Amino acid sequence: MGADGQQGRKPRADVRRNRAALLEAAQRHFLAHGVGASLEAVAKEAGVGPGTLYRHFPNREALLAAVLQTRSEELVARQADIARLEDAAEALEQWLRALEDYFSAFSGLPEPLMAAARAQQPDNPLTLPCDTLVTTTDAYVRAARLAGHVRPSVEGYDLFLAAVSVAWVRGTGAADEESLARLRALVGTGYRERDDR
Amino acid sequence: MGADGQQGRKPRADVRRNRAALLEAAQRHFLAHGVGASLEAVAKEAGVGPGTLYRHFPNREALLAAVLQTRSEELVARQADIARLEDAAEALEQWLRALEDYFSAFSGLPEPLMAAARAQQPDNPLTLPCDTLVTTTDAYVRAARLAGHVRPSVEGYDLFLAAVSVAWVRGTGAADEESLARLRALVGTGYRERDDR
DNA sequence: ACCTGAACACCGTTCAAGT
DNA sequence: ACCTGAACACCGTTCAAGT
Repeated sequence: MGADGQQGRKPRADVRRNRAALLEAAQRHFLAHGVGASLEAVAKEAGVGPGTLYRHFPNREALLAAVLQTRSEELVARQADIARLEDAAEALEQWLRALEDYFSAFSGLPEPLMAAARAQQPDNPLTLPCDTLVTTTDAYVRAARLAGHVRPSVEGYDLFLAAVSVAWVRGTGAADEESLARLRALVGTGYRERDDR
Repeated sequence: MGADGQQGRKPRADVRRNRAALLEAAQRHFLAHGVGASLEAVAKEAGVGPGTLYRHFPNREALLAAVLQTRSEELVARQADIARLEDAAEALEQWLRALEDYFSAFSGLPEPLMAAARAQQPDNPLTLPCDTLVTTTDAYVRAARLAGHVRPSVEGYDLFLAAVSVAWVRGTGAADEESLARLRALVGTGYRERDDR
């Protein structure tokens, strides 16, 4: 408790500049070298000392979460389109693909996200976005199941895990595009209810 | 070419001792801390200098491949049992589970194995065991498909990838046993031919 | 022929000193 | 209040010196 700077208005101009420069540099490095990129290099490229980076983002997860914020906004936008679809089965399929793309933003991203999904660690800044994705997935699965397109034994979390898995395989580079397509088809066959009755 | 020590008979006693101590220490550390365990610590526990470790195993993959040799022998033994099964569908299912267990031997093992599967890098010591596993998987898939138990669109490599994926999820700790069972069931539904005609 | 361990490079993280 | 950058710790990897 007490008035720490958390809600202080009008942050100093250099603070905002540093934060923005750090985020931009981090995104570039994560894109180029994966989520394990050197934080020292990020700080250097942002033109600040390593101490400044740690002052803004106490650990790698915090920096990663902040960088992912941008991607999350893209995902939300895509989600708005998906939510407008009439066919619940089609909506679920597109959502799973959107999830996979989100997880594929940076190489090595699935690992820290799964670590955040593992346990309710309130200190882990990736937990909140992760939980949101699981909840949204669950909603699409319920809707599609109500419409009779998803097997009763399949839960939302299962398909969340499946999407992360495909993203992980994609990130390893061990599967070409056709192989990935067949993997997605395998998952699709696994969760979809057969249409014939 | 030339007579390098590769095929030299009767290695010195201390060389054999060192190698054995390194393998044992490495296995312990890989079990405790995953495949990213500190090689310095491995050398220390084996009672040798870091230089000796590098002399025996030029890189982490080489050490990992040597440690996996033991596990591979377990897998081959298990494979002998599986090969004796009459039901090709049952054999495939058991083989996929054996694969998953193999990949789950150490935390973080799926990554380097997928890196080895990615490209034909003759220098990567994990390529050979990896290729063997893919080939064996393919054989089981072909047999099961001939017996009409696997969808025509499913290839052996797809199920190899699926098994690694499940092992990866298992390794992250983000899925409890029930969740993993449902994931395996999802894959099973995905590749198995429907029995009704 | 093999081993040793000092040495180098690189990085994450902290913190006393500055402004 | 924030930033700086030196400093510490840890690790992978190499290599000159030993036996």
